[in-house]
Amino acid sequence: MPKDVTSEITSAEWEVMRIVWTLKQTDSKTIIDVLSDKKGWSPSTIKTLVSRLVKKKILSAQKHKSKNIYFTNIEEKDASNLMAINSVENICCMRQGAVIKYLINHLDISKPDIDDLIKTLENKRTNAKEKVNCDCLNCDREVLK
Amino acid sequence: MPKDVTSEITSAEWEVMRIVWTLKQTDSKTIIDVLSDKKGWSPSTIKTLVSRLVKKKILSAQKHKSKNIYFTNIEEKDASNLMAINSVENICCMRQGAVIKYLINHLDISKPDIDDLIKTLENKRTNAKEKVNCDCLNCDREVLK
DNA sequence: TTTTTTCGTCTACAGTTGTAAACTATAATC
DNA sequence: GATTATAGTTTACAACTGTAGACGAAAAAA
Repeated sequence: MPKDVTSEITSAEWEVMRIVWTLKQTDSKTIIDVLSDKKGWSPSTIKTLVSRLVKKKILSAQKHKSKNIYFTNIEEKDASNLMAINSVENICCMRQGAVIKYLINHLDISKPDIDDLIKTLENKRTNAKEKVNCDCLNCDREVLK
Repeated sequence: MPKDVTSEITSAEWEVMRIVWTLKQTDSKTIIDVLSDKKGWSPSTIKTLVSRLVKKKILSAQKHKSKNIYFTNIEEKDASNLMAINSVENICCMRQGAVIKYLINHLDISKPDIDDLIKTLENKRTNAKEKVNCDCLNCDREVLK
């Protein structure tokens, strides 16, 4: 897992990333076409987003006779995982199980994926504690006199 | 589930919220003590965070002879769930199963919670599709000629 | 080759966030 | 009552974000 560059990807920039991830590599025209259509953003806005991603080294640009081809330096899989875990890290450890349950209940998951998740859980179960040691500030009542 | 106010809670503010959630209600001295210790933030910084949360109506302040008692207007459970789902929403639907798997593997979950998750999944399995219909931009190759 | 289109770069600007000092009003202590 | 401590309010300020116009160079079209 690479260093966490996801926290530098803003929510608008994420939209650009998804296009580049899908296409592996692309030019700005394509990105602008897709996003101005889907998001209603102006070409200028999209150009800014792309160039910020390049500046942050999340995208790379290769010049082909004055036009750029963009490709990504971070895998979608890695970015997605890090993104998710970052957001959950703020949450009190003792709630995290419940949060995952909420996600399961509210996201569309395919049957093969469900089977895989069950297997993963059964596996994890073997060494799981009865109660998680929560060292979150939230649970560390000591501090709070 | 209340309207999504979590997107207005910044990551620094979240720390304040966790304290108020734990204590149900508290005064600024307590918040300042805990966070200046745990986070090394200056009292001023913490006061700013608290007052921004009040301005955003995420916390309420009740004056008791010139001092405030703060309490929260949104439940931790709701905030946590929304927080998590928001962050996952950016991710291509077809990846979401994998992301949950990643979370399961990387978070500490208690045995009872694991059992509960397995049960939840088995339940969800009944009506699960073989393949999720992904209408994410990412998967909607049509658009991308 | 002149004109037009395209695309990358630069500049802009308001709102948010992290970070915190300064000021003020009130409460507690001497 | 005067002094000191405490806590709420105001102001500050740079970096980051969303949003986008303007400018300039190169490519394509006329």
